[in-house]
Amino acid sequence: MAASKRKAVAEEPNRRGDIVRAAGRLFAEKGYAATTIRDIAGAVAMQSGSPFYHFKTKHDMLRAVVLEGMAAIDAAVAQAAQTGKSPRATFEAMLRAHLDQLLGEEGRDFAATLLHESRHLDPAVQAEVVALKDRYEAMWQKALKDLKQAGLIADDSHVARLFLLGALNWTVQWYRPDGGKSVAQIARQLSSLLLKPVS
Amino acid sequence: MAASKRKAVAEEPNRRGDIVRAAGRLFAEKGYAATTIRDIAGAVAMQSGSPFYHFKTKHDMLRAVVLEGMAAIDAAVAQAAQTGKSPRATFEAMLRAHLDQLLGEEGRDFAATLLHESRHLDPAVQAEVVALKDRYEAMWQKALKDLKQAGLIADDSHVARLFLLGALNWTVQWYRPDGGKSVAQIARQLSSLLLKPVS
DNA sequence: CCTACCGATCGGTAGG
DNA sequence: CCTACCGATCGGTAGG
Repeated sequence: MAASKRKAVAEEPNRRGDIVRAAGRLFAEKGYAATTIRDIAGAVAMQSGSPFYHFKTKHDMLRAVVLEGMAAIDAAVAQAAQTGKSPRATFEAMLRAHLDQLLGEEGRDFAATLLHESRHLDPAVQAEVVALKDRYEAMWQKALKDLKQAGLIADDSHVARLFLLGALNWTVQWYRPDGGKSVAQIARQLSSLLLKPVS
Repeated sequence: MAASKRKAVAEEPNRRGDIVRAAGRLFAEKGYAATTIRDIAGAVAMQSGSPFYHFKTKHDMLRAVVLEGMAAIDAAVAQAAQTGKSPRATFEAMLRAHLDQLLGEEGRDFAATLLHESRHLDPAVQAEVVALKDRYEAMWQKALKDLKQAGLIADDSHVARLFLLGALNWTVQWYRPDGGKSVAQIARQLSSLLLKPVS
């Protein structure tokens, strides 16, 4: 029953989840290779051998963080894509959803690790991530196609998609929440940079 | 005299330069933290203690690679910015120059290390890099201003500049020389994505 | 999940 | 630039 999985959520300690979150924060901050098991253990007040009760290897922690990041972004943008609004409004909602995951408090460490540390994954896991990413990017390709059919954009090619995702993903390098701009404002600005004016 | 510095260029071995190039390639491939001194030494056929005859620390090798990357990109784009052509042609030349450094054989390892491993630099060196980057990005800001004055673009804000550089820098993640597209083609495509049609 | 530990590897150095 | 080496640290494990 679900009862054993979700009791009083606040009480039930989830040490595995704690480790994944701590690992995500440290991987995002210092990089996978420069983060030690002792860093992660210390962040969740464990001894250095204890994380291995929850994960077989350090690599498995990276895998968990990256897959969590990919799943969260995919879910957020997929939902935004289904709102059934106009192509322009849908596109803006997708931009907001993607940026919320990259820049918001819940998702940013997972996203940053996904974007910057995936090369340290084993080839097999990397293939797993690539497959998810292909599915994800296909959503954006479709959004571009819809925008073109609506006459809002001139170029819906693959390269256009890659430029768009580059502009989005690079925000991780410069966006600061205290910089006076909200994520929604950033999304709107990119939208109006790419789409024809509302006329 | 310069004679002692530049004799018969081909003969004169430059072991320090060899180390910087090898370090750049390895840092770009595996990341700074995951690259060992023994990797670098092996790549230039030295014993593991010998690189320290040329560099005091591993960190100093990273510094050399990153500053070389920054200097090369800055020089290439500065030259493209000074050709005295139309705003559109100048902008395209700058795009090409930036992408040539990121994706071409000579510069890509330095550039990739600059873009992805700078966080491992000491704060003092990081400040040095940031200062150079600010100067560099100011060139792009000016290019956007010129494009706006020429009526070729609607938004020449700071955020627009960051989106542009994001689209450019992200090419490192997906561009493959054997993919059938030249760097010049990529540059032109980004240009026509951002600027008003030639009319 | 802790205690106690291991073998391997790391950046760096002394002396030549 | 090599030889020979050092202390520190790393990921991971056995046994409880």
